[in-house]
Amino acid sequence: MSELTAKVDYLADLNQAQRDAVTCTDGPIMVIAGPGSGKTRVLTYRISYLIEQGVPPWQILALTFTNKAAKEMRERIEKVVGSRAKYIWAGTYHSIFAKILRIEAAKIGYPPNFTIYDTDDTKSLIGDIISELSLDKQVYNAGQIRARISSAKSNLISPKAYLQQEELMNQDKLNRIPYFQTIYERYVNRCQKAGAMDFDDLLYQMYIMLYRNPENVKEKYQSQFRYILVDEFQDTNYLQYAIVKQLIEYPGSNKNICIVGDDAQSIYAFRGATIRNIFDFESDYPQHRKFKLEQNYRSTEHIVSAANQVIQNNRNQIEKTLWTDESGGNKIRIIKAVSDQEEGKRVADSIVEWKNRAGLANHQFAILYRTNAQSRIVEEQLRRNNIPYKVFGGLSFYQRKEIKDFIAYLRLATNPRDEEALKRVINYPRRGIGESTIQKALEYANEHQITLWEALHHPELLGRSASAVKHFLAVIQSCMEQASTQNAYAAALYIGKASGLLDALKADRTQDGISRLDNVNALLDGIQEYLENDEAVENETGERDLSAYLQTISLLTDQDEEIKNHDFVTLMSVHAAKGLEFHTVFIVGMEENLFPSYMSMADPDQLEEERRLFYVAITRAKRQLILTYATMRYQYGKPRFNDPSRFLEEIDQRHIDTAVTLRNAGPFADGPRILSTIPKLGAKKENKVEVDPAQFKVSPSEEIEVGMEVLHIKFGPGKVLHIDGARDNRVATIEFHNIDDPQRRIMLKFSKLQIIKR
DNA sequence: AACAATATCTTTTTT
DNA sequence: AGATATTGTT
Repeated sequence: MSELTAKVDYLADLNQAQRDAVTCTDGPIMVIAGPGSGKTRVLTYRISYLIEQGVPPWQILALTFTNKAAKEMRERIEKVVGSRAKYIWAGTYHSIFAKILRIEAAKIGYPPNFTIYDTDDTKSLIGDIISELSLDKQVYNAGQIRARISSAKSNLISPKAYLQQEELMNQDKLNRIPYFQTIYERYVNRCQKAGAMDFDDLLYQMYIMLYRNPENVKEKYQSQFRYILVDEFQDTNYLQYAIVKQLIEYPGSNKNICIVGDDAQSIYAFRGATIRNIFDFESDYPQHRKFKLEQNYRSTEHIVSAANQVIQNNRNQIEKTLWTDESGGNKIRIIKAVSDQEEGKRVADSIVEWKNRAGLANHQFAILYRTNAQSRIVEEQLRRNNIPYKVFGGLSFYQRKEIKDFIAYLRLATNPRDEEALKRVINYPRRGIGESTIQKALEYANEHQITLWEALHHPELLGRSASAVKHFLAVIQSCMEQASTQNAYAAALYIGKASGLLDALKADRTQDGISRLDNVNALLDGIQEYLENDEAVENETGERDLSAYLQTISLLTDQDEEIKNHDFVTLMSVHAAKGLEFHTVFIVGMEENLFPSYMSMADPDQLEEERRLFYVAITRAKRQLILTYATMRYQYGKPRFNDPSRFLEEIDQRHIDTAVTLRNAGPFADGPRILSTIPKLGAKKENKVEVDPAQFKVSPSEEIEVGMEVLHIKFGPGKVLHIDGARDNRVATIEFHNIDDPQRRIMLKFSKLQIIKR
């Protein structure tokens, strides 16, 4: 097939608006793309088109929100233009800028292998600074201080500039945190000294570098990136847009920038994203051309209309209406449950039902929730029904303690100035280096303006633990040598052994200990895979060493996870679901104070963001949408009663399957409650067993012993596995033969059991 | 210094 | 409920 026919082919694939957005290559362009309107298709075809028009791929910069989005885009472009696609610069803001900053590190006084501090590192460092300043840490909450520093950086306010902003300084006084600026300044210093950047620095330092423009580095990148595309523009913050502007604005520039976004899907205002960027773009580039993609190819009419109705309740929005020509389809179902547990059960039952009746596969279902904490209960119920599932988000692999410990060693071996990594592992595994020693060394380091690592080399201040410290330093020293001479895997393996970390894990034979060791081994496997992956990032000299490996993982997202086995039900937060689609979507926890979140209820703007979030959730569904809520749910370990979400009322009844809703006792009606609207198929074990009360004779609880066969009035026959506690507090673990989750713990004092066989 | 017991906080969402 | 921080005990 000639290049020409290929081109004709894919352009024919597009509707008019999409085609215009693809072929209008020069000058500033804005594409407003509703959910399911073929946005990704436009982006990939546009880049393919540019390359076919003769633009060298390395002159194209495509900024996306996740690495996965970038990777998928690249793969789809590759199908059109072949291997040239490898050379386009596509990635997240953070990863692209990290890459550039490493190349240019020398120009801004950072080592090329600088460490990237994650949120935990940042918080722990701020916590240290707060106690060094002897401030009350109830008042100076490390998490809140972190957020405030982050927002200062995102608005390009340096510690020095902050000092001059009277309004901010006054705010701090009013909020009783007058020393905020001092903390901020110290924090920036310490990061610099540790050779570390936090997430915001990757943007902030990039901006500052372009602004100060050492050795004309700005012109270098301006002339390289002739075509810039920004995906999810509604979720960019002030700083991100400011950087893009620096890259695009210079005398004689064509301003070939294409932004793609949807104000209705802006869901990251809480971390500084602002839809004002969209309006600013319009006034910054008055000559821009605007295309609206309003035809939805994803969902049926009921779903699209419901989404439109919901979003109409927001005042701030760009006028547009999503439409579809997929008429009809299933109506939306609303399920009411008495408790969070029952809610999960109903979801699981529905999935079983539809798998049997409609032949759907696991991967066609998604269960979405507002907060990650909600996954636990749903998981329980899915497990009970043997439905395979996968939870995305929450505690990711890289946030597990054992993984962070290991990675801290790896970080230390490539950058011993990394204070957070050093503190994390200096006494893990235990080597008798305690709190007081670290404290002394930290004080010394701050006093003499040196790093913690250097301070530890002064044996006179160490006292009792001097020899332990000396040994530790020697171990790290040898790790550093390995890291600079060996490949990533060999170095990591050496470090795991030399540090004693692997031995410590192996020694722990508990169930948790074994799984921790498995995780660390999985990490080692991951490093091996990294060596074999030909698309992997390499360091400046083209090697796959530890420092290059650490670069690749520090900016991974949960959503970047490779999916191998495909057939499972997806569980994730609504935020994480952005950009995805599923045949059937459950949105659980549709309750006031949860969705919308109680944190947003007081502020109309935040409430609108919650509504946009709901809009995103609805539009993930292709064919079927089920909304569920519970009258009672456990929050903070306490039962809470919430009303059904106000968002439910915003959907017109004609899109709602009232047959289900009525049988369900309805979201707003009172009436007899029917626990299951969906009849159970086949013989399914219930958690109740028929026992004839007339035949039942209670045995005295003190006679019950391990190994006996007993009968329970509700759970039926079972075997006593073991008994803890004594006398009145005896608790038996009994395996019942005829119920769903057979192992139960029963307080013998209260239970009624009949001994069948002693 | 190490470990166990107790108190406190968290949950909004994430690069 | 569960994780983490703090305090107390050996």
